[in-house]
Amino acid sequence: MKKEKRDQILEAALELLAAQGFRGTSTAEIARHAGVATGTLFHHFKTKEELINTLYLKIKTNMAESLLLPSPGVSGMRDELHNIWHNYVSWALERRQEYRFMKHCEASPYISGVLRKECEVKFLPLWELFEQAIADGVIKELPLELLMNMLAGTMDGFLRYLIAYPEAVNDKELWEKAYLAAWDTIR
Amino acid sequence: MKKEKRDQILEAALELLAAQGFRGTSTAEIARHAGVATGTLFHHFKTKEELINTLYLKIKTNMAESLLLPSPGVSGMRDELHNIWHNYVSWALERRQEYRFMKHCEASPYISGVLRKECEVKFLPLWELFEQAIADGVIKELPLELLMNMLAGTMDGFLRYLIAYPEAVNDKELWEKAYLAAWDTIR
DNA sequence: CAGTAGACTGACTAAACAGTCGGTTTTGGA
DNA sequence: TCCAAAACCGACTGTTTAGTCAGTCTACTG
Repeated sequence: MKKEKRDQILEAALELLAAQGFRGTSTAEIARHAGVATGTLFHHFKTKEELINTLYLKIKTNMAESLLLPSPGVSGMRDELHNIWHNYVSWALERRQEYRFMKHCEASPYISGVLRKECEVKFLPLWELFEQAIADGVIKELPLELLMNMLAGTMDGFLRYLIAYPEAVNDKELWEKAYLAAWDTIR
Repeated sequence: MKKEKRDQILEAALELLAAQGFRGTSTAEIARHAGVATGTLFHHFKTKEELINTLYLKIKTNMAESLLLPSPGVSGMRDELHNIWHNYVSWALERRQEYRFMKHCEASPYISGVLRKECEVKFLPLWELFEQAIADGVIKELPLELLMNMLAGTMDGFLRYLIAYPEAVNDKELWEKAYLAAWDTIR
């Protein structure tokens, strides 16, 4: 019963902000949805921006952890990247609210540049993996960030498709084919 | 001097909405920026939504035209897709405000579902081209929409990179390599 | 039990918002 | 030159917003 209200606020905020966007959701609505007075919301978070940034940090951290979760029996660059691809797509499908929320964050002035920079660190192992892959000649010799952006683009494209055609979510053969297409992009 | 004010409003609206988002830009600010009274804005556009939808239609139409612009000496599926890829990236770079505006539209409730559907027609030739390409075995045998989404993802990834590293915009060799990577995704 | 620090409350405020309206100016045809 | 219609104006309205504050409740300490 200690930090219950604070968590309720974060939960309600995620739900509403993911669905309606940042500017489309009022603090009053979040408080009401959390079963809490507006004063309580502003007791735990000085401003709406602080609330959103708190969520951003929490979700980004969770995403990085899920993304880099090792899988037993994975060896070699190709498997490693397959694992990461699988982890990301699974994470986005299991946590759609979080995925939607992060999409809202991408271009939002609510997320401070400082926080964005701070979060980059969490993906350092990913960067190192890519650097190694280029050095080994396993993937194309293109700027690291370009490869990352294009790969992220294919993943988001696949996710957009899965969300539009939910019956495809369990089609493991399609997953494999989509991964191979993404792999072709960078290898 | 006929429709000057209306155009000024559309111009100012594009500039501000692209930069600040839909909810972050007030009608009063748009009117002020256009050098026009708020009453004038609402004389030309019944609501803020109508203004945004008018812009959406205008820009989407222009984008489709640019995208499908034929290039002399283009023959074969590979060249055709190369041309489209080049057209899209060039369009987005030359019309960054329009590109940003369209990104805001993607998940916005301001754009009516009806209008979205109406605009799909403009991209019919693109769909037919892809269908033909699959039938000819030139590109992977995957659902059309999946291929489109993944290809669009690589393009947006490339654009994100170019916007982050503007010095790369004129590196034609990089453009070619990026295109080949995108082509590898679907072929 | 008394004292107190932090959690919690909701009515309130000042600013910002989309949209209105009564009136003025501009335009173009007769 | 006159007239009607359309363009234009900006002060105004009712609503919604993030954030405040004076005070109440709760849980723990000595």
